Amino acid sequence: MAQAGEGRRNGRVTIREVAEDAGVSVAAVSKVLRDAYGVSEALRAKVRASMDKLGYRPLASARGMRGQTYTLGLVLPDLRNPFFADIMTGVNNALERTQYQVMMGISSSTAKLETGVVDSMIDRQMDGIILIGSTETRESLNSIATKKPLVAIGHHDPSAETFDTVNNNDQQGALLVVRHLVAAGYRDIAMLSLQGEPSSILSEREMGYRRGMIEAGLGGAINIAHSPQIMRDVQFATRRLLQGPKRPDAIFCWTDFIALEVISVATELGLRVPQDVGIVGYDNTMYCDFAQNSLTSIDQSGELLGLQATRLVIERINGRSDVEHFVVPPRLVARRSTSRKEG
Amino acid sequence: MAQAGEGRRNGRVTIREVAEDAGVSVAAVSKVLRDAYGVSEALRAKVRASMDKLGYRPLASARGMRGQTYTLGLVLPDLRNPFFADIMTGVNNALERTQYQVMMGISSSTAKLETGVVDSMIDRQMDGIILIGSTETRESLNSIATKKPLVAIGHHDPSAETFDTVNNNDQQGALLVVRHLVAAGYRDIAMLSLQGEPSSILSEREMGYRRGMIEAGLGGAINIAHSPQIMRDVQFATRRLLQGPKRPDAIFCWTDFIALEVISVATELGLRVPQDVGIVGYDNTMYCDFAQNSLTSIDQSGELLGLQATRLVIERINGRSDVEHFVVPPRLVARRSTSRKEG
DNA sequence: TGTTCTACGTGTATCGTTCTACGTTTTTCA
DNA sequence: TGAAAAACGTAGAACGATACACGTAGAACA
Repeated sequence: MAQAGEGRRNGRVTIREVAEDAGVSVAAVSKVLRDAYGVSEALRAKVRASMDKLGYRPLASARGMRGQTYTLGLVLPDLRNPFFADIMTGVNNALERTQYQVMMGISSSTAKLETGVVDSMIDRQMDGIILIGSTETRESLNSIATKKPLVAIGHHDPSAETFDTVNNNDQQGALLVVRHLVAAGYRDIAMLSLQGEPSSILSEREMGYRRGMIEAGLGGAINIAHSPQIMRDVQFATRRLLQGPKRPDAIFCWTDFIALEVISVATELGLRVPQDVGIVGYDNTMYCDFAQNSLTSIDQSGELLGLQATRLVIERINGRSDVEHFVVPPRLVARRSTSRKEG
Repeated sequence: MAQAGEGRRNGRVTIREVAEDAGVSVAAVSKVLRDAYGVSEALRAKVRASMDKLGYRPLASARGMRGQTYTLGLVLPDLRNPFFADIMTGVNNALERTQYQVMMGISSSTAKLETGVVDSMIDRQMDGIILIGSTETRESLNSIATKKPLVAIGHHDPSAETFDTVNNNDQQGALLVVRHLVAAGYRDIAMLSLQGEPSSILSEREMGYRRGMIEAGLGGAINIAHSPQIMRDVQFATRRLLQGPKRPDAIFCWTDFIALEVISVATELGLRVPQDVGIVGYDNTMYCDFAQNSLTSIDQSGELLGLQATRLVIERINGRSDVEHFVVPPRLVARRSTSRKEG
């Protein structure tokens, strides 16, 4: 085992060869590479020319031994949710003109895997880490933050001191949903939330839902069902809701693709979607727009979240140590799945 | 710029400290780490105990300097397509009991970005690279393969010598689609393919479509439209097809979410989906199952593809040099979007 | 004319691991 | 019993880049 392929490393140009070709010292080349102080424009040009000529590319492992690797780690909980693609677009935009590259890992929503992925990113000397939808405890996040600059997207902890957070206001988002549903004439509004690791964005959304219901004088109808992200379980939970003794006339789902599954189950049960039951999702992913779904949802500007998180983590790498908590306001996008008028 | 955060690297336990704690040489610890030849069970146990006690974790950068990093690079063209989640599941399963970790990068279907991501993975000393849906030229792939063990998923090149491929039989998949549609009574079957970088899986699917049409005596009705992956363009192309002089009665789309968009446009144009126009996708992603979509699609066992690709790349890392081309048969999953009977 | 700055470059120790080369002990076998 | 072979363990040189400590030349100042 573990034998590197023969001669695979061959042909790699080193900083030493560049230095020789350019007729300067190794240190000078390194300085050019890092835009460090102490190189004249002439020398820089000479070195650049040699690098281009020889096709030199710095080896991240070697850089990592003493300095940075110019790599950012991005941890996603799940590859199925297209919302993360929006975040990724923002991250890529933010990285456009920098030396940094992103590497992604998936934590699959399992706490054990999440720490595994994060540890693995620390081992691989990522200069900074962006965690999406983390379910880690505060101590755990603090511990990560002592090792690497850390920014959490989709994790509410406004009193966190050691890492930044980037969020939409989930509580307000849920509130908007309830207000919208009430305005559309729905009363028995249930919420379908995620079962599993406790997540702060979900508890915020649940809180917003409760507040909205109470605000509308529907405190007695509060009904939160929980289901894991597995389709079979979602179907089961949905049937339970829709076939139970007191059928809700609207269901607010914690994310879009769960809502799509709920629409599916409702349809199969012979319920018409806006009329018999209204459905709302969260994240406003591209699937909401399809005519067959036409799903009302909350837009939380994933691209902006990704952009901001990237900005923050790079700022931290460059030395910022005071905390920043960025919050974007959510926006409700109404579609047919909650419009009783024209259905 | 570029100053590592102060004291961040602190607290990292090195192999030297483990050796000291266990009372053995540094090299002995390294051998334990790599399961290398020449350590007794007693010594191994002693070292393992010290590693656990001190919380030692090997630093990938340092390993990469001389040996492997135990990291695999996975390049995806796009985060929006949930099909890749299936592949990823297979990859993760294959990696379960190994030392390897995966890092993902996105190439966003832009050739320039793709080489960028791959180069960046080579710079970061990935031990092997899995490329999904690559649009690189053969020379380009050969060049990558000289540097790192390489496996391509979703790229047909049965005569490639330097890298392995893992595919479903796309031509047969498309053939199955046409046969299914013909059997269901459709005749004017159009295909909606992807515009942009030439991709071998798409040309295979187009070929299969052509063959199927000719086989059914419908060679005169062959009609392949092309559109980029941007929703606006897909809508435009679809309208063109459905509002043109000779409206097709079925559309075969190169991937599921394009098919969903086509269903959406057709619905908005007042066409009923299985009756007026039949729609078929490819990949059999979870969205196909939703009642509101109920999309007929081709299952290409993404999980199996991921599993095999991972197996192959690890074999290559361990020294295999003869080529292997793995092909899985596609399977058609019929749903309502092509069933004219019960519409 | 000397002294002090500053800008520009260089030499080299160093990061944490792997791996080669080489001893020493234990086992095997004639 | 002795010699060869196998097993075990160690020392120390790499790997490629960074960054510290240090020279040197020219400019600025008195």
